[in-house]
Parts: sequence; structure tokens; C-alpha cells
Amino acid sequence: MNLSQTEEELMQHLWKLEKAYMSDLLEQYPDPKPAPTTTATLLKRMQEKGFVDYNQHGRSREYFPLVKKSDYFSKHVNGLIKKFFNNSSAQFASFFTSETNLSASELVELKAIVELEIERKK
Amino acid sequence: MNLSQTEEELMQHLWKLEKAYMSDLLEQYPDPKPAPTTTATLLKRMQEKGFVDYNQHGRSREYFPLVKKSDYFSKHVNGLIKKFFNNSSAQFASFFTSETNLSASELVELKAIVELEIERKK
DNA sequence: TTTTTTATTCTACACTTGTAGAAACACAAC
DNA sequence: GTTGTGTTTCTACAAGTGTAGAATAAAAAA
Repeated sequence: MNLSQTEEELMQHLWKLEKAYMSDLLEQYPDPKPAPTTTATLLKRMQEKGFVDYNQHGRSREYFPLVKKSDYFSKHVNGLIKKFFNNSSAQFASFFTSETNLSASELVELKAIVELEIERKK
Repeated sequence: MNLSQTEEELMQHLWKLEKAYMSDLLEQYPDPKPAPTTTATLLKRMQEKGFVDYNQHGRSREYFPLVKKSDYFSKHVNGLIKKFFNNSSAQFASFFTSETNLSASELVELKAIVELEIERKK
């Protein structure tokens, strides 16, 4: 099961806070904030989907993510690569590098990272 | 408006064929193929969403994409980068390079691409 | 202790998505 | 010309999504 758009947005807040009460989460939203009941509904659904859980602290709940942001993200990127590049990461990387407008310094930085990776692979 | 999962799958076929009649599209699916009415419904919705259009050729329609695959793809990646990397392509690139399991040769290839880009930027 | 605030659950409802049967049409084949 | 065959539209319906009011409970403030 996947997160929907709005659920994902809420998840981003939770990842950022690491753990949070309802009120903390609501604060994260820019005005106009959603109704608390809306957020409560989302949290409940996300819990059913296995993306969050909570600890009962006194009267209310401290929510926390059950999936790591990086894992969630990786799955997405891999999905994209599979769908659009026939599962070839290299093709993707190539496309990404030439299409995205990375600045000169960012490119240099990226080059360094790639070189480092090459070393590590040896 | 965005494409849903199944709509996107159909769109992939259309991108591949460039233009196609219903029957061509149906052929693309592995068995069990969806009912023709299902595909027809999807095409209609996709047309309403502005992703495809068609030319009436005789009794039936030759469908074609209104958005380029690369544009569609870019929008997705940019969305991901915005959501997960605070809009920093460089951060994304770095994450991508170290997390994805590119082979040694792919990395070398990527390095070449990056170098080429650096040159072009000069 | 009475009132107010806050979190949670229930219920609800419109909209989207996945899926396809029924019906209507227009050709194609006989 | 009657009978298929493929295409499209209509209708439908279950599941998922976005959104939130009503009701409840429980804690905090007065």
C-alpha cells in the first residue's frame, strides 16, 4: 500500500520532527491549516497502512514514522527508473545529468562523488 | 491534473508507439489484457486531462500523446527532488550516486557524462 | 467544579480510480 | 442484406482520497 499525496505531505512533517503530537504536526502546515480532524483521519489511515505508529503518552499520542525517508525515497526513484528507463540506472543518471540544470560547482561536486564511488567499488 | 497508475501505464505504450489505434494499444498489454472498454475509458479520461488527443481516421481514432515522455518524466523527478531534497538537485545527485547500485562501468560512464557537462557549462 | 480546549473516533460525502457490462454504431465479411 | 467484429459512449459500482462536522472523552484552565 502506498501513501496518497496528502498523506505523504504529512509524512514529510513527521520525518522532519521524528516524533510529534497532533499539535506539532498541525503547526507544520502553512495557513490555512487543515482541520485537526482531517489530520487525525490521515494519521489513522497511515497507521493502518503501516507507515506510522504512536506511543500513548498520557492522554494523547506521540506519532513516529515506521519507514525511513531514505527507503521510501529510494523506492520511488527505483520505480521511476524502472518505468521510464527500462530499469537502467545509468540511462537515468545520464538523462538526469544533462536535463537537470545543475550549476558548474554542483557538477564538480557530483564528479567528486562519482570518483569516490568508483574508488569504493574497486 | 495527473495521470493515475493505470493511465500512466497506457501512456507508456502510447509513447512507445507514438500513435496508435485502440487495437494497437491493446496488443501492448501482456495477458490477461484489459477489456477494450476499460482501455477506452482510460483514453477518454486521459483526453479530458489533456494528455492525449486523436485524429479521426475513418471510423476509428488514431491516438497520440500531447505531452512528451521526457517532459513528463522531468516533472516527476523535479517533484521528487523538491519534496525530498529541499529542491537541491546536487543533494539528490549525491544521494542517488551513493545509494543506487550503479556498476563500476556505469559509474565511469556517468563520470564521463558529468565531465562533458562541466565542459559544456564553461 | 464548571468551562474550555484538544485529541480521537464516527460518520459522511463528493471526487477519483480501476474495471467492465450493455448498448449503439459503423464497417467488414459472407 | 444479414451477421459478425471492433470502437466508442453510457452506466455502474467498489475502493480509495480529501475534507471535515458531530459527538465524545479527557485534560487544562478558570
